[in-house]
Amino acid sequence: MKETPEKKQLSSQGSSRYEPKPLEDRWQSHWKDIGIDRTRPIAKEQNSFFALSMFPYPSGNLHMGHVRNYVITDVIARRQRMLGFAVLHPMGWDAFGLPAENAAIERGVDPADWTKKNIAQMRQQLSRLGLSIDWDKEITTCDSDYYKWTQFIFLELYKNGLAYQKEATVNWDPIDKTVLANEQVDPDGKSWRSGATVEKKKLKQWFLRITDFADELLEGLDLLKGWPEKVRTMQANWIGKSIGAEVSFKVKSEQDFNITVFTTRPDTLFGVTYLVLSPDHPLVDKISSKEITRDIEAFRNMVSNPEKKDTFSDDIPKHGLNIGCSAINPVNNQLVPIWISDYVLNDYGSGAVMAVPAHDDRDYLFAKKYNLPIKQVVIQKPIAKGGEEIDSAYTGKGILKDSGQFTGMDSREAKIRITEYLSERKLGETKVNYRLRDWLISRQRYWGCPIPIIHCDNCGVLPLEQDDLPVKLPLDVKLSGKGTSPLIDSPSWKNVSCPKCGSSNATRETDTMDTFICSSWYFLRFADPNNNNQPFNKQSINDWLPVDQYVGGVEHAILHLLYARFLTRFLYRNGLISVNEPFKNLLTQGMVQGLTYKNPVSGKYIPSDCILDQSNPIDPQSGEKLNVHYEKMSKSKYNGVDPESVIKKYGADTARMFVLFKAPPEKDLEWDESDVEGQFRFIQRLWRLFENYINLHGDSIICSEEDREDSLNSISPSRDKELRRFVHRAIEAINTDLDHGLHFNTAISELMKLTNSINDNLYLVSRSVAVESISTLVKLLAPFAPHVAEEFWMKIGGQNSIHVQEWPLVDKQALSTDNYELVIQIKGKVRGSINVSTNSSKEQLENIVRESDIAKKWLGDKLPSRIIVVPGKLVNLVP
RNA sequence: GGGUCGCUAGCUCAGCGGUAGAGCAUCCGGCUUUUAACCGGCUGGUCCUGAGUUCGAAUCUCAGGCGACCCA
Repeated sequence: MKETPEKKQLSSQGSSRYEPKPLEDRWQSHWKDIGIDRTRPIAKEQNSFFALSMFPYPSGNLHMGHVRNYVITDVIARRQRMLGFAVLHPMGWDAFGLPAENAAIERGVDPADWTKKNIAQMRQQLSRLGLSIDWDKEITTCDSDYYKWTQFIFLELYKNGLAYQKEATVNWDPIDKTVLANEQVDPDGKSWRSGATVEKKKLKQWFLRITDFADELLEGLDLLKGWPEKVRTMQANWIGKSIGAEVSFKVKSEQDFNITVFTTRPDTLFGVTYLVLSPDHPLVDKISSKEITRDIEAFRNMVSNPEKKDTFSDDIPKHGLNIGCSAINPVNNQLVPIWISDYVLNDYGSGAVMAVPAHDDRDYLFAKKYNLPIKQVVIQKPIAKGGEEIDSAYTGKGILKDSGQFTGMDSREAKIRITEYLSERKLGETKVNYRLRDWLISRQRYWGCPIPIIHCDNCGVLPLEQDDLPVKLPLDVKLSGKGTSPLIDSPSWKNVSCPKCGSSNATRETDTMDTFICSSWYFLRFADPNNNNQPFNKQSINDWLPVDQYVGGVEHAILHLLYARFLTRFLYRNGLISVNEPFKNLLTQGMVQGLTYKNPVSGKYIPSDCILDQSNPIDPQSGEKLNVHYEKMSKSKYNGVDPESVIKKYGADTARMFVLFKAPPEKDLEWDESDVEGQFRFIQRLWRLFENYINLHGDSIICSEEDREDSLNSISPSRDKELRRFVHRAIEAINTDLDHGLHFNTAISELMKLTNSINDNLYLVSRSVAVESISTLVKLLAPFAPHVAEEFWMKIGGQNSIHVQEWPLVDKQALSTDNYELVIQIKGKVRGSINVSTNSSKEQLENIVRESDIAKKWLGDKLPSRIIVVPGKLVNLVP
């Protein structure tokens, strides 16, 4: 570190007012000059720490959610540096994606220019927060320097048989005009991005075989102790492993057809009263009776057309159609009718289910709707009569009835026995099934990473060689927003000669990749971002990975985090890296919410500056009383707060302190201007404390021998001791807050308490204790409010930057006390307290209390029958 | 319907067997370059309800209520 610059130049010319703007500008430019935020090489014996925020999409506007996210990792990074770790704290841009393309379509701008401009703007906005980010390691996913390696990883996947093409019914977003992965469609069938109702379409698409890793990804969750339980649960549910049986039903027809179903409940096989196929099941056209072919067509149209579908009830039960043929139940040879319905998905399991309406909720509702028989085969203990109508499915375990030779068995055993029975007769077998589907990565869009594949009429599908990477996006493309990939309309780019046979009838793949691929490995690139020969070198990965603390929104709990784990595990399996989990500790931060005023009648949001009386908010137009709520900040709700305006008014330090203090990081944060002012006032209180300190002790924190002597002969040794105890208790408390659960809010509360007690004692303690207290306070403050901390440090005469100082150590000695207030309880009720020596034994404490006036008053002449002595706390006398 | 988490001062949250705490807000006083800032001080709590365990429960157990999220 270079030396501190001239004090004269940096000091605020003796002004005693706290003015954040000039102070923050001054330090930010100084830090930039001396390069304080650059990543230091890892020294021998030094531990490394990788602090990472989920990188943003460069929308061009920094919002409060970003601020919260990056401030959290910044505090962590700064403190880890002070603790002596080599810290990597980088920033990058998730820069491919639809908004750039939409801007291009709407306004005719170039997506690359648009993106670059936004990045510059956001980088500028970010810099105002005083984040200790190493900008030398910045990465941008739409740079060919980066996406070259995204393509490299795709080719590695392809070589290993994990990237493949398949004709598939896909989720089609009619607004964004692109294909979505299953994970990008919410349970109501809406697009996660546009909110449009998703349609079904058939297209040839690229997939990644994430299902190959299903078990690994599931089992790996158990080792992620540093992740929130709820995220692990969500991922486990998403993977959805279930163990059951595959059962084969013979179709009753002249030809030999079998319908295979997957079930987790083979014990209910005797209760099957019909089979359901997905409308697209390949057998449907072969086995259905000819008379209803047109009905089937109509049915398919209905269920694939969302607009018509909406006119029906959207709830379960869904729609069904009897296709006029039957199948034979392999355990009892009963004939059951075959239906088709959209509650069965073609690509889950085998696209067919056996329906047991007595023991499955959806089957039950479907059977009720279409008047299908319901047959009970499992009953709860004790054995009830049964046979009567039931008013809901019993989905629990129990005892089998009416199940041939298995009657009387309990469900758990019956599952095994019935599966055995089936596999002996080659009619079924044990099967593990997953809800997780392969990852559909094809997008018919321009602004994404090109898939490095050539299709040749003679040679088929050909992967490019590494030397031919990157496949850059063409620049001469007209963006129209219609359904096909814009790259199809770029003949000069699309038409190539075949690298194998030289034929001119070869074309590039015109689909681009889902942007989630770009963000599934960026954390690895941060370890070695400027490498031109490899995506990263293995040593750098060993140095920095896994990410020690990852911070981001919970909305990425499934998609991004699962994909990132998948690619990391693939690269590990493939020997390219030697870590198999990317994120050691994960913090999912809560939303930043703003106050909304909503008219309950019209459902419209009213901007807060239209509210005349805050205590009685009414609609200025209709006069209706408004509902007041906190909701996620958004333009349409008029409840956003712009970080820039907050920084302008209060400064970055106040903004940082506020977002950290107002709520624990994993909880939602309600924006409240008066609390922001509270933080601003706290910094002003600190400001005055330091002025007072300097008036008293001057601008040096060097303590002479005399000062120490002075301390020993202090006029008020008990004050010295008390303040030191406060100081070291605060260090201990802040360490606990930050090391166990990242409780920045309580850590700041401790800083406030410490500030108060230093303030109370400043005039009463000796110089050496004042110096120790004040310099400890600056160090503890530094990660939270880096600008004022630096200013204070300079003012009191600290050497170098506060941000290269060592984090304070707790002096256990200072924590001890000579005396304390021992609580006296009589029969468990607190009746008073008494000052005792810390060294008193249990016996002594008991005697002191028994002799005390308090005990005599409440006990009278009764003798205590029981005495509980807790040294350091209390004595409880029970008569 | 199932699971997870939460319910503590007006608000946001600590405390997680041993005298209920912090910040903000409110209120009162002081001060001053009085649409306000600052300083000092005081308030303010059936710890959601009920039962149990315990010498002692906000804290542990059970049941219920309310709310949030996830899954179906």
